[in-house]
Amino acid sequence: MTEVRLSTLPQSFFTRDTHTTARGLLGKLLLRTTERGTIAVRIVEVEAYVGTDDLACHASKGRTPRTEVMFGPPGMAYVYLIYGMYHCLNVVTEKEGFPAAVLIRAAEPVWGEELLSQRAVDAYPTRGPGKLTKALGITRLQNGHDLKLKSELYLADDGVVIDPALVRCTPRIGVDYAGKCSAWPWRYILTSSPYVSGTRKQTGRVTQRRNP
DNA sequence: ACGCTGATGAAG
DNA sequence: TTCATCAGCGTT
Repeated sequence: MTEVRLSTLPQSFFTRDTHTTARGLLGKLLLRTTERGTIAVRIVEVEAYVGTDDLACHASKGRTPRTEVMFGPPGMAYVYLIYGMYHCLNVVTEKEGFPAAVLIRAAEPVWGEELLSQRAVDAYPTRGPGKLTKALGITRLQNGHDLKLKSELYLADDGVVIDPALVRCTPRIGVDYAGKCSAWPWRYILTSSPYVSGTRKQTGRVTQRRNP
């Protein structure tokens, strides 16, 4: 068992332009500790949501109780309930007062895979934003949590370097309602990962490609 | 293509 | 206080 050295991510990582931070999060680790142990997953798919002009961004409605943390300091978790059933985990970015965040859509298990919820019934329990949070036990209880500090939920760098040639951008998923913003290529994926959502390499079938 | 499900924000 | 809507997912 080789020793792995983890570094937390500094505030300066998150204050940058949201797209830079989004790309930077690809390959980083998300660590989740519960009473059962610690799980580490490597981020392979993210989306940027930026400011009030981005009609797909919740902050386009202005400052509301839900979006409050997006207006706060960067590096915090913005977690909300979607479709009455699933939670989505976002990382707040940019300067305090400017609402923006990166949605974590998918990740690859690295350690503690046996602790993932749904592991027994789903070959890819961390593929898709709703499944990822369910697998890691993330709910609104973690809304506003500081992801920069070692804790029950935080981000870290284990030194793995991502080849920029493996990063691809596409339009964001599920934001057709956002008019012209829906076509903006603000989704970033690691093409090398089978955990990226929207593909079904396992069955070899693609019934409908949302991002041709 | 559709139903599940409840928080959310806008309308009244 | 209602109402339409929704950054997903599994099944059809």
